Amino acid sequence: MSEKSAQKKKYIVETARGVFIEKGYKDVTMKDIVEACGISRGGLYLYFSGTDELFMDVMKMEAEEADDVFAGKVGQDATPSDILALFLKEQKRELLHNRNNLSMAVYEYFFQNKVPKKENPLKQQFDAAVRIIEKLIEAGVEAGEFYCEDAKGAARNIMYVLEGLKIAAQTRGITEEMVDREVLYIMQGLVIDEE
Amino acid sequence: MSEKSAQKKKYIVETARGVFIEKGYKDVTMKDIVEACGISRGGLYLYFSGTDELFMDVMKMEAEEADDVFAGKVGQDATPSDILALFLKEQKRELLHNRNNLSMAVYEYFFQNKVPKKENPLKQQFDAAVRIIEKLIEAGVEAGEFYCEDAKGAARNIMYVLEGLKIAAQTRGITEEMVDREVLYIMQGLVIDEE
Amino acid sequence: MSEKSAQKKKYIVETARGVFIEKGYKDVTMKDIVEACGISRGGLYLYFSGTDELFMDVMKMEAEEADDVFAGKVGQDATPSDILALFLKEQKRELLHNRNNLSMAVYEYFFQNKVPKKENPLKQQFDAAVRIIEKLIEAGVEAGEFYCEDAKGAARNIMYVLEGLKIAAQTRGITEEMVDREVLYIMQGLVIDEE
Amino acid sequence: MSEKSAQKKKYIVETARGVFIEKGYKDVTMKDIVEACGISRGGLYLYFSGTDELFMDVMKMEAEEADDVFAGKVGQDATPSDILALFLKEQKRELLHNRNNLSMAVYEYFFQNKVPKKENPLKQQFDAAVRIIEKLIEAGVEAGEFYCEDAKGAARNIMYVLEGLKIAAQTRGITEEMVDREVLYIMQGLVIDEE
DNA sequence: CATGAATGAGAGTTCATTCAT
DNA sequence: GATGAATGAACTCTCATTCAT
Repeated sequence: MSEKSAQKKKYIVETARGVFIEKGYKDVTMKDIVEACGISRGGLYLYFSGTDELFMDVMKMEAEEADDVFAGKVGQDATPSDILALFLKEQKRELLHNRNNLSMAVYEYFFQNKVPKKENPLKQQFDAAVRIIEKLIEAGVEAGEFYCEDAKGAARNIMYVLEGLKIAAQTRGITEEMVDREVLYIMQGLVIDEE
Repeated sequence: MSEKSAQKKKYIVETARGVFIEKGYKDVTMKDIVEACGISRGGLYLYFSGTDELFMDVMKMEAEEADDVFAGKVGQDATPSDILALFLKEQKRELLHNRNNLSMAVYEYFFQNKVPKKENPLKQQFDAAVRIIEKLIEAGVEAGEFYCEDAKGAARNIMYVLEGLKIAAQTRGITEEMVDREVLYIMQGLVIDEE
Repeated sequence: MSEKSAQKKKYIVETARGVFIEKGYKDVTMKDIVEACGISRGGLYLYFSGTDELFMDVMKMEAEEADDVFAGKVGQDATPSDILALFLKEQKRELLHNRNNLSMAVYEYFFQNKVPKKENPLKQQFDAAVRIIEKLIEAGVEAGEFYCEDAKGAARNIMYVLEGLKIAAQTRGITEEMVDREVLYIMQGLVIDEE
Repeated sequence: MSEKSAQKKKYIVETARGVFIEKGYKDVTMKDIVEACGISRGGLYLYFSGTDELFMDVMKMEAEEADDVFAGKVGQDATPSDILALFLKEQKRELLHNRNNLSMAVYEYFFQNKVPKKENPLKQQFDAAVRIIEKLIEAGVEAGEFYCEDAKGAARNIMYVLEGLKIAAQTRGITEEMVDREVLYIMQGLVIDEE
């Protein structure tokens, strides 16, 4: 029955994801999950001891899927600047699609649950992304596509701007042109000195 | 008695501020406020109909104080780059002092309460800061301190990075050197082409 | 100041009357009265210790005005059947004008506050009305307008029907023709045997 | 478990009935019910969302039982006048047993909750009773027991008098002889012309 | 006399969590 | 494993009533 159990657990996590996207983290109750899943109150407790545990599993699932997406991109043979542009385009898409977005809940969760820095998945994801962008920029510089003296700094700058845009999207709302403007500014910073 | 009332209201707002800083927005109950203030349940309702109304007043107070701080800086006769450096230093101070910081609660509040863009104080503050920084950069360029072709873009970039850092501070924790690194990167972007 | 006091008390009673008409008896709070009167919380308690005391004064006022109305009618020189018809017309008017009617509150009050029979004003009013109608019928019989062997019984029957109609008006709503039908039935009972 | 649920629900409704009889409608709180039933606060909310919903169920139960009583009477082979007398006797019994009587609460409920005429159960019950009495009178006339030119009018008159007596019972108290007197008057109206 | 701020009791309602079946 | 009834704690909000000014 371990097979069946695993399936049910996955079903709960997937359904819960939708609930967290809709209501954030703190406002979600076990009752919400129970109702969304159509299972019994007691049944849910067999798998998760509370919304925090459940949410951690949701984030785990989210992270795995994110990796898949990255993996998909890597396969192509494209220039570094193409890949960076693709990455930014993907980010833009996410920024503009609040409705399918877990970030509000994630922020709420990490506001509340202070996690030791080393294990903090948010930090790990951020650092991983910085490293990838850094590599892309370095490759771009080598390929003569970019000019940049501090690839690591530029990568971090990009990621902080994206994070700033994310929070802006969640708290004030952003438009497509607001994102485009920032992306353009970033790209110009990488090519500006070429002229 | 209006005098006394106003004083009490102010006392409540100030006390509540501490509670919001400690617990964020959503977790704060009227009971928390009542206990922190040492007043009666009903007494609080004489002044505020709920945590939302109270929180809005806390934010209002916060905004006024922020204005005062800005006002303090303006008085000095310093070069644009000095003022910008001062501004960034102030931002750094805030970033590193989570404990005295309302931003977590503010974000939670605006996650929940979607405010029409035009009236959104978060947006207004952001835009105002961008405009000030833009002016500083332009002044710096004229004074020969900075080199920058897109003052507005640079100003926005600075603000988004600061916002990214803010969220990083709240969700993962940041160190002084992490802030310094980003500030340095930004300042280099403004002077780098001088050489 | 006794003069001023009396005036203020009267003002409160009159204003409260409107509140009781609108909300019944049990739902009215001291706060409602205070707000309707535009006076201070404490001020109201100087005159009335609670809604029950206040409501009793409202009923007292109502009774006095009712007497005045009766007094007005008595002055005319009209046949007994005219006076009875007039009385029934007045009752009909009241039945159809819920909005200006205290009866709902009165019933609620006497549901709750069991008053010794002898002192019960509701009983006193009912009995008084029965006596008047009885006299009218007797006079009508003597004048050859009515035929009736049991004037007292007929009078009571009329009053109980009116009370039944009153409760119907408050709980289900009645139409003009429903009242007319019952009045007609009553009047036919008094003249039917003439033929 | 649906079986057990239904039983518990029934138990609550029956227990609540007693509370409503004792305290009327408006004064009954969910807490009162909880204490009377000996169940938990939250437990009650599993079955009823508030006193209004609960009271509607109490009334429904009451109506079903009333139907049963009627059904019991129909079985006998008795003359129309016997049945009418039996009906009036039953009414008299109810009028004199305030303590076991829900009418006070029912009136309070319908004072507050204005129900569309067509669906108003009070009206439906009243009209149904009128129709039954009308049929009885007509049957009595055919059987030569009664004399009555307007059976419908007489039936309505009876019901309004009974309603008047009911309200008198609740607000002033009535004695057995007061009821007898009215019943006698009514019966005389039906046979008086025989002589 | 009059005011209105302040208190505290109490009602309504919702959920996390448990446990017998 | 799974169910869902049951519990009780916690929170929101409203008022009657008092009392210093």
